[in-house]
Amino acid sequence: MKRSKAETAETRKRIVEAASHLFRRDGIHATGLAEIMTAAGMTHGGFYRHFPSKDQLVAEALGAGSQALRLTVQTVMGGRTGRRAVQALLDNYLAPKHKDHPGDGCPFAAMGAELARADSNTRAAVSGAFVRLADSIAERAPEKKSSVARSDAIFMLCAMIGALTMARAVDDPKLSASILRSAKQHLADS
Amino acid sequence: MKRSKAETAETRKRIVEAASHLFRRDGIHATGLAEIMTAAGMTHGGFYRHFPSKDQLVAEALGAGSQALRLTVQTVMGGRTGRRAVQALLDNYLAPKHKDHPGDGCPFAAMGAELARADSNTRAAVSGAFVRLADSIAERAPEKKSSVARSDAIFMLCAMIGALTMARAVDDPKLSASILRSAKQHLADS
DNA sequence: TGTACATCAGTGAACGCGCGTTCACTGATGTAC
DNA sequence: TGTACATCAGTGAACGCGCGTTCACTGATGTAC
Repeated sequence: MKRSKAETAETRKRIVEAASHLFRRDGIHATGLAEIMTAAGMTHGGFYRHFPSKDQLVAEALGAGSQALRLTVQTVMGGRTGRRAVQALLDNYLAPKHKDHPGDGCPFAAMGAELARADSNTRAAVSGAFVRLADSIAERAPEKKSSVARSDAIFMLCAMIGALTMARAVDDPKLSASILRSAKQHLADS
Repeated sequence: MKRSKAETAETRKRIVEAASHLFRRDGIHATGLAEIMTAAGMTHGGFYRHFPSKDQLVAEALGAGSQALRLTVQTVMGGRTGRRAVQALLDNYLAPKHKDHPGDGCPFAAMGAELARADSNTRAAVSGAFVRLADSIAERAPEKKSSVARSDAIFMLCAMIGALTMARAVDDPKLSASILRSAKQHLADS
């Protein structure tokens, strides 16, 4: 039966958040709409009352996940600037906890190459989210020229994403830990 | 009908190479066995004469792709050592040509997060291939202590993989180019 | 070296299954008067 | 403010399709003698 506007909005949000979690945990292609709808507490038939296609949900789920990441990054850096802000970010992002819980972490590291094959809507969301994330890191380095700060932030993000991706991909725990350690050491001097 | 041993071995190799290309270009999950077998010039029914499962093919395709990458890296660095070797590698790996042809390039950047969700067989192949690749870079820095050279190589690889992944994921060509440029600049001083 | 036959690479059809998407239906919401 | 009714969120079954895997069959290869 019909639901109130408030209920409808809450349902929609629940679907996006369930999708955001499952896409990051299991991959976009490997996650079906039925599984997402079950996780959101519904049957799968109702999906198309909220979204025109799975692709649209992918774009919104990416948006939700990357916004959550940006808020986490802001919180983690707190009021710090310079090296202290960078160190706080590295300790949080390159942590075993993050490595072991892709579903709640960075969407770029979790969906990686799948985003490059997504539709234009999703890839536009990736561009926007990535730039915003880089800028929110760059503004913690007020002593740098802004173009340099942004370039440094972009590089640091790419290196962190690559390191987390590879730390998850290898099956040797010692190698995985040394990947994270190596990235932390090299990026700490930025 | 039955084929000679030489023909059988060639067929098997053709399947692995077709899979290696398609998995990198379109993703593991998104590539079906029928498409791979067609690319190898056969019907899909014959697949199980060569492999016990798709998972086994994934592991071998990853092995083939990463071995090809290592050979390319060796060739590109040529007889150089130190900064010159690094610069040659960066120019080759972080090039627009590599960015635009994932099917012929680095399997870590192309399959990224999918490898983290692959079976233990494939993830073991990832570990081995990643270490061998890092070592073949590390040995070009004879002036460094070997543990430092390996840590530096691991970091450089992760940063390159992350940069290439993000350069492919964003849809803004200028942003994509600036990601590659930023990674090149930062890694050149290693 | 020649022959008889078991092996097995490849074909093409079929299997059950889960995918994204559609649709008839239900009944509470929200609007028009 | 009260009532009549159009709207539409959610259900559950169904759609065509492609997936990984299996299998009966064909006939050249390679082995045993």
